[in-house]
Amino acid sequence: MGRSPCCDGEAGVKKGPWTPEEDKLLVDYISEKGHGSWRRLPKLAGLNRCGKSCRLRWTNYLRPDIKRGRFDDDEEKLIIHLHSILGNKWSSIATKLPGRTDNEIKNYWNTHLRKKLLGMGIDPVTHRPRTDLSLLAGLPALLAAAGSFSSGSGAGASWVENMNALRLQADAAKFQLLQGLVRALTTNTSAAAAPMAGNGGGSGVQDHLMALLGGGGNGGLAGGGFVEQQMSMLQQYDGLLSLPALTSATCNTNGAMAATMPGGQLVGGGAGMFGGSGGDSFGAGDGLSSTELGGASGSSNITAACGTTAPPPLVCNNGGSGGGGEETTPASSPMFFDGLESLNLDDHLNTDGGWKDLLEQMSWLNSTEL
DNA sequence: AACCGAAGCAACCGCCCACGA
DNA sequence: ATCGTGGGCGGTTGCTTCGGT
Repeated sequence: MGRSPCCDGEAGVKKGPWTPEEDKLLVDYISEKGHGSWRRLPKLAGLNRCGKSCRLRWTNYLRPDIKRGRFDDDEEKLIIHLHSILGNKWSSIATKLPGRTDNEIKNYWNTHLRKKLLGMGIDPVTHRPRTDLSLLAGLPALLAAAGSFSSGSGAGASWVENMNALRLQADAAKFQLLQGLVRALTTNTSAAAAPMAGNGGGSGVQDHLMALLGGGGNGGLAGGGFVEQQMSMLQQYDGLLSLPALTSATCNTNGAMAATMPGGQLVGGGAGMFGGSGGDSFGAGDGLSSTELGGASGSSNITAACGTTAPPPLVCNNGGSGGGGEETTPASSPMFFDGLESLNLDDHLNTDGGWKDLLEQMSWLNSTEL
């Protein structure tokens, strides 16, 4: 049972922003006598505030050793590093950043660093590549919209425009997954590279990828299976992106269309499609039910009128000369695999900030017209 | 110039823990 | 062992500022 708030029963105690006069009273009193008992301080200092408010104001704002202004790069890095170790232990983190308060660090994290990590495809809670697909929340609606157009209720913009929007969003989603994948590869280079050392074959990123894929904990990611999940998701997206070319010529005039997954399943937009966490929703071989098409709009009338393009199964390439390797380049998944090749991932591994550089170069994936 | 939404941040709230009586 | 108090913590709120339209 928690104790009652310190200000309970203190009728008339002021709340809200502090005035310069109040600040001066507080600073003058503490400078002269120290804070002593925070509960008694307000009365002694002539403040109509509760002790807790005084303590907060002092520790977070008025303390003379407080360092104000923007966080520099070193501080940012340190916060991110400490957060990856300590989590939301802001006070503990603050002890490593002289002059910074826990509140300031917490605010900075929530307003800047968190978004920064998210933008880099890193989960700010786990500090690992994102595995959630929340960014796909709009896909069901887009699919539903496409369905409504196909059923004739969407006067106005053409269904082609809607589907292009859908595809662009799918690209964005894919881009996030790629970021996560590359992050996994590059940040685990040392772990991933070790098993490959001396194998004589290719030592490139695809070997790292294979080490991770096949690693199952041996040199792979701590969480195991992450990359497998990612690759499985990518396969699913490759299927989604293998929609027929979005020109009116390729579809029949009533606007009906279909999105077909490997194996011929229709791509649906129901709540269950992208729900759940990670692999359960995207395990290899998972079918996406056509019954989920349309989602909330109900009668989305997406039909298989445009033909299908099912990418071949993902196989892998040991990349080199000796290997007897498998091939990592499904022919009909150019967005992903051609992208990886053209970026020459090896050049970016083991270099300072290499993965950041890489992600920047990969940005074209998010803007390339299909 | 006015409006509006997003972002930033100071301050508050409620809970928990340590400690002494 | 129990209770009351002081202090600290993380999460949340709401006001202010900023930028876009």
